Amino acid sequence: MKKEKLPKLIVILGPTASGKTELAIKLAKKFNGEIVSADSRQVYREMDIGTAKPLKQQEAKDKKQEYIVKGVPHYMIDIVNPDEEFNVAIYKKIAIKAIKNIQKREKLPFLVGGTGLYIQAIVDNIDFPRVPPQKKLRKKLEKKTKKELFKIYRELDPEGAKLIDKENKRRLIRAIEVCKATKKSFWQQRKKGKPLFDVLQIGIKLPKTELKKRVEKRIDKMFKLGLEREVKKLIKKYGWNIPSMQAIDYQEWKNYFKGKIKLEEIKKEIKIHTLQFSKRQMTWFKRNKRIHWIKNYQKAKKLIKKVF
RNA sequence: GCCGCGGUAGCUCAGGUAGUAGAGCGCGUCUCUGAAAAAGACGAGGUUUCACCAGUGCAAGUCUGGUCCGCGGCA
Repeated sequence: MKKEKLPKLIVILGPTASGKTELAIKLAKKFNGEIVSADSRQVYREMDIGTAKPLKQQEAKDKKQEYIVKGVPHYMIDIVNPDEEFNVAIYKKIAIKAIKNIQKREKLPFLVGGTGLYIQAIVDNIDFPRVPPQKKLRKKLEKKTKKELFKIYRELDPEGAKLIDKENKRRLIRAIEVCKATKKSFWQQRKKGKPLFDVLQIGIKLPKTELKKRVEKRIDKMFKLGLEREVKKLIKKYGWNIPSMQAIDYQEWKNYFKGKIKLEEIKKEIKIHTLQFSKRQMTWFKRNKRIHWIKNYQKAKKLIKKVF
């Protein structure tokens, strides 16, 4: 059995505020690597404080627009405007290009982030049905009830209808969208491609109490750095009706600017949302049995040396 | 000191005419294929228990009396 050798890729993942960025930079320096971010929010320009972007070395006034942190180049950060459409499929396409580019230059790519779906899209080479979101259709379907949507979907894809989450409108709508555009079953089009890379997945695991401390510290810092100012600027420019503003650290301010709640309550709310989010992330990661869970840099270093 | 209101799930509170305690939030578990920091599902919590004590009822968060605590007003 002759299988061709795939180029190597190291994934660093973990819940929010677990210290991925710091760890990844250290490892990248050690192994002559470059970083590809796997974060669904850091792709947006102008959203810096709330998404906890790593601090750039210098303002990108030069034409190359490189995002360099402590000497390590980062990709997939600041690549679209907050009001531009962005999603997994777009992410996958650009990120793979970035990874291949790093490999071409004989450097080791590190895929670093907490967006499980984005990471999986790369690692498992998920083959998304080539059906871009159709706004008009979605708007029309959104007006219907869950029951009505389910009926429509069952007509189009009886097999998938048995398995889909009937209560989730968003999923039903996408399933219908794909069926209508392709004239085929949505469920049967959910495919993984052949792996593109030889992947080592490393996860950072922290005790719950410590993660909580880190989350709280990070949020306090965001407030000090001027999160309020950043949010104000964004809503003035774009308003609330863009997907990127649904992110934690941003969505919570809606009531504040309406004068409904106090600053301290926003902070409390953000902390709760962030902690809840980190748990959802762990739920996602937990079922991925290929992740090697580690506690610190030394362990990660050893692991990389051993496996590659 | 007097008057009024309140003391029910971790928190905020619902609980006509008494009949074996509910909601929202939080918490826990999970799902996830072009919005994923999104969208959704399920579940555990009230020391035999509704601040405490006594009483009337077959039966009392639910009625009566008292005690203790909190809040507001008068003094």
